[in-house]
Amino acid sequence: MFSNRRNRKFRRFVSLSQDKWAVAQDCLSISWQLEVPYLHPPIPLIQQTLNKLMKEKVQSSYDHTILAIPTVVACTNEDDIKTDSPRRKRRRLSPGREDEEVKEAPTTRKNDGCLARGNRGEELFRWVLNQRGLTDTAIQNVINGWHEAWRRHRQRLGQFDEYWISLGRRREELLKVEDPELVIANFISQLEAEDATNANQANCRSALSTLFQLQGFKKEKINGVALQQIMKKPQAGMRKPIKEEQIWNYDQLLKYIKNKSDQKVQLSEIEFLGIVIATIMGYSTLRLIEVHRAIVSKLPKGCWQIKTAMFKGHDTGVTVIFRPLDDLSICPTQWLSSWMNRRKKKDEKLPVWWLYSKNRVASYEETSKAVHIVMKACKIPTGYTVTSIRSSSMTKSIDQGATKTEINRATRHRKGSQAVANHYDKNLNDKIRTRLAKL
DNA sequence: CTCGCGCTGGGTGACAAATC
DNA sequence: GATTTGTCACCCAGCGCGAG
Repeated sequence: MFSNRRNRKFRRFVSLSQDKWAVAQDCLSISWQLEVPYLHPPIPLIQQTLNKLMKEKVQSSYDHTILAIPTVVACTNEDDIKTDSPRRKRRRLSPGREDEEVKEAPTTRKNDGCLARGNRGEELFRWVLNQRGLTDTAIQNVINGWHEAWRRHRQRLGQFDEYWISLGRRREELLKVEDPELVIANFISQLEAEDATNANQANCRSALSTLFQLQGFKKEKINGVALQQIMKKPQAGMRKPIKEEQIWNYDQLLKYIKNKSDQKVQLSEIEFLGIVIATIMGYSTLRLIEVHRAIVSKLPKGCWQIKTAMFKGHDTGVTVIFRPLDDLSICPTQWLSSWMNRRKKKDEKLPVWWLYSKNRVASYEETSKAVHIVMKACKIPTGYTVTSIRSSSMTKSIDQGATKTEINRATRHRKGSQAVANHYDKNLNDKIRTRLAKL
């Protein structure tokens, strides 16, 4: 209330002046009966605001109503600012602040329904493990064991928390659950009824079953026949159909890079970055994220070493060494050394993907953008992702008659041939068909 | 001061690829 | 094949900053 589109705290707001985003204009003239108002009246209107509050007897009781007057505003903290739409509102908490909130982890707090979903999930998770007797450090270590899954788990657990509270259940009841499968099954069915996506249902199931496992339940108690039946539909929906896909020709990229090799000076920083990364990806079949977090160093005889970590599957370090190829114009070593040569003597120690124009390291998004610019420039049809460089380069190798062993070694896939056949070997079956057609 | 734009980081769907 | 988890792409709101 009493805000404008610039300073509002919620998506819905009532403005002082005319504004088409606002729910209404003039707070004092509308009813507050069905609202949980966050009031920030100008000083002259404080008394009128209080009067109206008394008169209207706001439904949610005074406890939930927030009245911000200047002195209060000055010490407002995150707990006081309620978000009405946690999915869309952005969370801005410093790490320190977050810890503080965890310690408070209050079961007594009245308004935990208003926390952002992810926060809520994290709080639930930490609370449950804490109740089981794990120390804060132990819990943190559990979380650190995930690289990416945690980000999702906390979201889905937040979603579950919303559901649990909406059933009118309390958090303590979660600890007394005897049949976790039942809880998950009902939750997923509810999601299905609400038209949640297949992926969302699967993720919710994953997160919840992880939570119950960490609570100490055995897998059989969590994953029973009923749940398996329920999961069949979302699972089927997520399965990737086997299809024959066209892939662009790797030579297209090589020709473009070869072409640009003579005109390195004219390349903008971002184009240059794109070419260097695309070359590395093409020759090493590393993923973009792996290249992005790599440490690059120079070795004798014009060799370059790329050290990075593979989180996917291996959870281990990888070192790739590039040696000069016959044609230096399409060789990653030469592109890397000229990339490094662009920087001044005193800046040699800077991280590889340092951008001079921005005076900072290129973000992951920027490297992705750079590679896309290069892909666009060599006329690769739109719609291909950066990983298609992997597909394209592997497809070429296979086409050239590389053996299974060579491919497996080069691609570093655990399930080697299987993964390559499913995702990367984009050779169409045209040749086989042509041969079949021969009489 | 306002407007527009780029950057950020949370959130999510789709896909990839591992383990169970 | 089922399940779990990492990667890619995109969206969105908020913010800072420079131009006007």
